[in-house]
Amino acid sequence: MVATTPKHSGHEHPRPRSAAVVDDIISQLSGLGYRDTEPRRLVISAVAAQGRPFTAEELCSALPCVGRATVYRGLRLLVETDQVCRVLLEDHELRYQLSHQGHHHHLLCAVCGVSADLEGCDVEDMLREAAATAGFKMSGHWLEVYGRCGECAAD
Amino acid sequence: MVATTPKHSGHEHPRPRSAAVVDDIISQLSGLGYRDTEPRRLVISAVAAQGRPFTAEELCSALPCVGRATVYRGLRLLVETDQVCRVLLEDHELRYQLSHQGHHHHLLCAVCGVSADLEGCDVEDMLREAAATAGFKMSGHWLEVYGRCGECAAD
DNA sequence: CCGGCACGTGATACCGACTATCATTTGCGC
DNA sequence: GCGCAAATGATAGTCGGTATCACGTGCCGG
Repeated sequence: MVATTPKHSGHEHPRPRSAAVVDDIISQLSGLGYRDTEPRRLVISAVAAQGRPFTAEELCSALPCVGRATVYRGLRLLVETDQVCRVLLEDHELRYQLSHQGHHHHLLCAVCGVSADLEGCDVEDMLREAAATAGFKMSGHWLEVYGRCGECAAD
Repeated sequence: MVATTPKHSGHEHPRPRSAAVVDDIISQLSGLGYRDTEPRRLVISAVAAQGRPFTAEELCSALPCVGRATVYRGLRLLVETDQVCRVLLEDHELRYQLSHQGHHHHLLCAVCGVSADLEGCDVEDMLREAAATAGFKMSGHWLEVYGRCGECAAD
């Protein structure tokens, strides 16, 4: 359980990172015509506070003061606007996490649940080519990689 | 004896592939201690009759004479014994199809729903290496490729 | 600064996919 | 055949998520 914090450039933030994240997302949503509401801020704040991929239900119980429907709606909005991305566990459980923007894949630790982004791996072209040999025109793909993170592998 | 195969012609044909598939799977299950039952054969037969990835519900309605629970149980058994594999569509719908044994990935047509196996594409090593650079020890992965099959791409 | 209204919220009912329960049936080893 | 455990199937329940709708509120025009 630990760290593996994504390498956002953020150093010296006067305020807790989460607050900056909330403001940032809220302003992006405003630009798209969505209102700045208290429950929405609470949802975003809770999302930002999660240390690893989380489920919608976890978010609900982390936000007892926000209605279930609102949590689900907020989460869906964040996914639609690419602020949050979906993560699929090995047992097909669907989880979420703050998106680090852009297309990428996840490395998921089966033990502690932490996730990391897979870097230096461009499967895209390879897949497109392999698809072409089967007569397919590739339009997208879904990839999750499962394993153990450094700490859990040591045990 | 045998039968249970919907045959209408008066003379012998080489047995429909599906019948052979059913017998094959039933015998594998027998080897594992599972009984050869009529509903189970019906489920396997229906699975083999599907031309493309199908949902559990589709299977249920294709088998009105078999209880829902039995269909689900049969399907789960087939997945557990690797006779059937899961396919995840782009919209996260879970489907199934006869497994072509061994680890492989699917190419799925977004238009007609047909699936093909991705060949000549060994992402495994590449992923393991990329995972290692993030300090992860890879144990598995999930990959689905979406696009359009030759026919649908032509339209 | 205020009024209004459309967007947003939340309690609840609903839904669809799947599982648990349990009385009954059935495969199959003896 | 016999008997019993496995399997079945009707049904009820669970779980994650969505639709509904009366009410609240952000925010724009004035």
